[in-house]
Amino acid sequence: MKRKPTPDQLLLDQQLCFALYAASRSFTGLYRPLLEPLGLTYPQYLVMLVLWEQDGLTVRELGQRLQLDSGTLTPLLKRLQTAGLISRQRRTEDEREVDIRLTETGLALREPASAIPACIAGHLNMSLGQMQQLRDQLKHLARQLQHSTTED
Amino acid sequence: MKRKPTPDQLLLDQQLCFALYAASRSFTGLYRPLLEPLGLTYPQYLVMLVLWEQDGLTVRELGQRLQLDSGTLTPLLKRLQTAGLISRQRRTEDEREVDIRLTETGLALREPASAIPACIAGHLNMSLGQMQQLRDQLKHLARQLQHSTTED
DNA sequence: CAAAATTAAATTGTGTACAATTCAATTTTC
DNA sequence: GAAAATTGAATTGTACACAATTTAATTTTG
Repeated sequence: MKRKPTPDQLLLDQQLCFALYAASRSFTGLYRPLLEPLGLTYPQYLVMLVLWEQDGLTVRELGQRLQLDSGTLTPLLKRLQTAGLISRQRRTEDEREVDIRLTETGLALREPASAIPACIAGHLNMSLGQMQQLRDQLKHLARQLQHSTTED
Repeated sequence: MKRKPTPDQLLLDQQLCFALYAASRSFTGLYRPLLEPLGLTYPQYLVMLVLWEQDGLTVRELGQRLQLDSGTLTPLLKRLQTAGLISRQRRTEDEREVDIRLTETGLALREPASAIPACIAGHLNMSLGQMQQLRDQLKHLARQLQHSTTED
């Protein structure tokens, strides 16, 4: 008595989502040794990228940018505060909102961080054009998924 | 006194890794409501995919297939065992290894799960060819990253 | 063949993710 | 303008990830 074989659609190697999931984790693994000297994890680095770009956002605004909720951000931001990289301050205009600002130390970290992207690119056997094309495909996919997930 | 603007390479929207990270999380979010009726999380579903394909693997073999270590798998597998979907048994040939096998319930779950891939595909505004192409690009990228990360 | 090295899981500890709830501060509505 | 609804963070609880350590079992080596 033979078991039915797995239908093709259920084979692991067929799964787009697993390819994404595995690639994403491998990629953050490549960042890990580069971020470790800066004392940052990858999600913390993402928060710093946003703040280096635009300082003084609320937790909500950071969350919109990174697609993360307060359950993830609040403890992460507390760690960045403990590390002396940011300050957290209730806004006087609206006391519900918490203003996240870079400290001098946090701002200064942008300098050593600026070497990271080139270092990463050097490890990918891809042209800049290929990277951009793949990135834009993924951004498009993520937008599709946002809609699909939010709606029904 | 104006601050230096962020160099392009540090802009969030330029980051390939963030595009990957965001797309991956959005994608598992699309699976969540489909897996919930089966009582599975996305990583648990991946373990089940592997076992439906080839039953009776060790924790190490599962880990190789999914790129996850025992620190992640051991508790996850315990939960699958508690749910009655798998059994965990030390191998007699080598008592260090733990054999993971589907229960009847676990095997039977493949039936309702088989509807999921088509349902997911329906939510992506992409042709099958586009999905395959993107998936293969990501697999290629992950291989590159594996090498980069393992070596130096 | 016994000590040393290696291997496979499990454990420990830290840091995300995310659903669900709570709490306080604002808005809306009657 | 006070009760009701909404909003923004924080909190709680569950489940990954992953580095580092531990433990037990097997291999390797002198």
